[in-house]
Amino acid sequence: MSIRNPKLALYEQFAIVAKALGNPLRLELIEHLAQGSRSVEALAAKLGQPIANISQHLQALRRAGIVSAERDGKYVRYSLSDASVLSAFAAVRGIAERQLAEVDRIVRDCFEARDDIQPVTRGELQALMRDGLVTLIDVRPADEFALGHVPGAVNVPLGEVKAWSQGADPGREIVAYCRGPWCVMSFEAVAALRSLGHSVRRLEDGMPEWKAAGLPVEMAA
Amino acid sequence: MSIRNPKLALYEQFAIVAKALGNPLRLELIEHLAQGSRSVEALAAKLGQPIANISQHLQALRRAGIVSAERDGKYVRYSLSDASVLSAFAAVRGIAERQLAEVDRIVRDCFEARDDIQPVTRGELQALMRDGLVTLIDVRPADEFALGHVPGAVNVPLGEVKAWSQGADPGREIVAYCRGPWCVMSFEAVAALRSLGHSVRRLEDGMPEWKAAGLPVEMAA
DNA sequence: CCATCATTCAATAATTACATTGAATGACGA
DNA sequence: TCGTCATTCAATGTAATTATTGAATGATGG
Repeated sequence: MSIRNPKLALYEQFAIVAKALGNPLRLELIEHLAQGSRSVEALAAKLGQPIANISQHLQALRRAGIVSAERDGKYVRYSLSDASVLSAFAAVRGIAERQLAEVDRIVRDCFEARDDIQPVTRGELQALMRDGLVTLIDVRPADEFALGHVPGAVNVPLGEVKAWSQGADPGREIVAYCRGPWCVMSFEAVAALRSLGHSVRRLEDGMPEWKAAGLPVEMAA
Repeated sequence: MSIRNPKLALYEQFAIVAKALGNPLRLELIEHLAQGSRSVEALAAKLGQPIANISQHLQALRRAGIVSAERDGKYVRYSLSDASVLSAFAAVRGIAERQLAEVDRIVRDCFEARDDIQPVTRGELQALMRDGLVTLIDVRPADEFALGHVPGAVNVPLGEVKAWSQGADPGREIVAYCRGPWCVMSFEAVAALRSLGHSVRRLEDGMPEWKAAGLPVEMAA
């Protein structure tokens, strides 16, 4: 069978990919899959959604070539299937951040109030870590930490931040990171620690971006 | 008014941007706007669509922060409003090319048959042009050529390729380019010239990518 | 070969996207 | 101020998307 309008046919395919990115729940799935591969059940639990709904969205992502599935025991593990997924996400995020007034408003209302201090870049963090000047904490849940984290980071899940900080030296600077640039967890950790008198900054973005930049990743023992 | 779930609220905004990219007609509009700013009427003519339809799609793109509009005399000129639009497009295209079997099929059926020769990269082309080894032709319509083209390129719109080739030295290699990597025009020009005994190759992609790479652009006098 | 259970499918209803038509807007030039 | 004309809006019908429910599937492990 030959194709009448090859250009339109190609653009329809490209549109399938973009359309699959065009849903907030699917974007959140992508963020979680960027931390590592996961079962349907695990993703449903993380997002607080019914399993059937998550399964349906995962299949939409799979039809678009964004994720791939493989069986692992009783579970089906989904993972991102293409390195460009994160760059597509980043480009879309950048457009929204720069062009949409609503994003500005949300950021001002919910994020900037909590942390108006300039975040640490990846390069800065590497220098600080090399010189042993800061304590780096990974505030994600333990299972995500186990799938890969920044070398030298300590896993302090959000719920344990307060308890952990009691044994921490208040004179030593802390850097916190989590899943990505708009993951609320590191904002909340920074707010909590700062109210306890610690000097804290956020890493500019999270684990997936660190990995995507080709920087070393440490796995759990 | 404060926001209950800031992360979801942000992801809804990101989804608006991605959703706006999720339509073949809008992707084609983006390709044309990547050549330069255009009126609604001009875009409707290029795509062969009713004006009201194009206006509607342009407003969807504008709501998503992808294009911006400004009045110019009687016309409203639309243009891309963010540099990341092309990188988002490129990332989506890359995912589709690598992951979707249907794209493979279309390319094999419609493009590879016409040109199975490795395309010229931008770097190669610059070297060839510097040494004066090739004739570079821009096969886009004259109005698009006027809005910006590769320095040294000759404008030979697709319909005039055959006539133009009669005066061309068959011993000299030709490189052709057009709007972008999947614009059919350069494929057709290559096929036409090759059947006439010329040695022709395509540039790997088109004008927008050339400009996005920061390479010099020449405007019509 | 069977029981289990993670995952998928199917059916529903509500919402949103799309192309098309014709009318309304509103800025420009006279 | 008024006519012109590019653009936008509004209304329509059709199609696609979404969340939800419950049933079906099918691979695994015994």
